[in-house]
Amino acid sequence: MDEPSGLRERKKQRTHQAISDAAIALFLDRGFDAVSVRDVAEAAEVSKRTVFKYFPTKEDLVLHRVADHEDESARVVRYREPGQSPLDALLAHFVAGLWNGDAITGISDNPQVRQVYELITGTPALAERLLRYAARGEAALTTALAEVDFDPIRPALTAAAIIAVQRTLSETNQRLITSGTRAAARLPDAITEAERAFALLRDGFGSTYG
Amino acid sequence: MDEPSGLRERKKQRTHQAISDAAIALFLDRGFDAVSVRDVAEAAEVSKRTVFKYFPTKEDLVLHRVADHEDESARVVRYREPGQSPLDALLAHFVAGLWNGDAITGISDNPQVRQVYELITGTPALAERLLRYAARGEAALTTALAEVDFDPIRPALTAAAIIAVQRTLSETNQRLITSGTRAAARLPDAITEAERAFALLRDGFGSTYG
DNA sequence: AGGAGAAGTATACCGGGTGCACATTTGTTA
DNA sequence: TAACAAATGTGCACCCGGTATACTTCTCCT
Repeated sequence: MDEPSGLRERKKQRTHQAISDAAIALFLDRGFDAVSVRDVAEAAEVSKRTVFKYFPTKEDLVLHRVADHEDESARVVRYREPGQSPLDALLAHFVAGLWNGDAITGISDNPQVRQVYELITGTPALAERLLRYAARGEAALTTALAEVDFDPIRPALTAAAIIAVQRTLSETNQRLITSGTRAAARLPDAITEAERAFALLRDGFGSTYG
Repeated sequence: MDEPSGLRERKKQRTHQAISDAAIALFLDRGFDAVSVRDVAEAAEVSKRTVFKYFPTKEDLVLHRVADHEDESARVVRYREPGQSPLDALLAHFVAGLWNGDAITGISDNPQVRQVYELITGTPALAERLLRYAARGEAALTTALAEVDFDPIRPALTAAAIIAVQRTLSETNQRLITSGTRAAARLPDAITEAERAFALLRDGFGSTYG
């Protein structure tokens, strides 16, 4: 579905890419707040107006890729193997993400990915926006869970807890990677922690705190 | 600790209050985005520069009160009755909040409180900022839990799940109140749901989703 | 070849937020 | 009581993110 390309489409995609690349490069070099949209426009050889035609806000220059994954958890639940439970499907998907170094698991060694992640978590405006996207993902997961559980509130409670736990796992991984741990060295513990976290969701936090 | 008042302090507090009151009144009347800081300054008979001396951002004109409660969950855990578990203490505190119509439980009938709540949830910029404050509250709760559980990650996971569940309960209450349900009529169900939610935290989501 | 419509530009504007220099007020000390 | 230092408030100019408008340039289609 991404190949109806006439010249116009190709140019658009190239401009989109050029603006995004210029922006990321500048942000990584000088920091998000120290770069103005005017700087990005000049670096991409485009007018400021055009930048805002491709990206609705300055934050989206960084977050537009991440935003695509916002309903990933919902899809994992909806299209899980028959007979597999939602929690098992989500755990399996998260562990697979760890093996692949997916950005959302916070464990990628890839310098580009790692730097962007640090840029986001180190910039309040970006971190805030990311939470908004996460909220949309949570709503989508709530909907997916509500398809198999007609309780009026349990799907929402469960989705909130799941998203929160996934975020915490990701933050923990990212903190360690940022402070120097290699992804390969982190992987075994990360998997163990993910399994423990989902076990807590399944069996409750009561054994320690209840 | 709030009474070292010379004239200077008293004037400051009065100005602070005047700006805040003028801002809330204007926001409730016309909407957050339709009121400029200049409008607030004029209504409070102060210069725009002074508004920003008292409130770092426009959003803080609304959120400064809410922000005070950011570490409430942490305090509840830290100063709970001897022998009481963290989850029980938090549930008891939440239920007490429901009875009192505390704003954070989302169940207040008080028009002022309700309108401000709706203003926040209905304004993306405000809702986003609120999430930032919630993140700080979550960090505080993590610290409090880590004082009784030396596991490297369980406190963070638990805190995240608890905050997420509380937020969901609050949102559910607020949605119903906004759509016309009276607080008194909502109270019994709200209490039941809170108890069920904390039971899920204690015993796990596995019985339905695991 | 030529026209409809998309993409891009220049310019001016608005509102949030800051830096700076100056005026006013308050607390203190002589 | 006079006078000075510090705190507080003001006015102004400025930067930046974001939008509206009117205009030019390009691509596509017939």
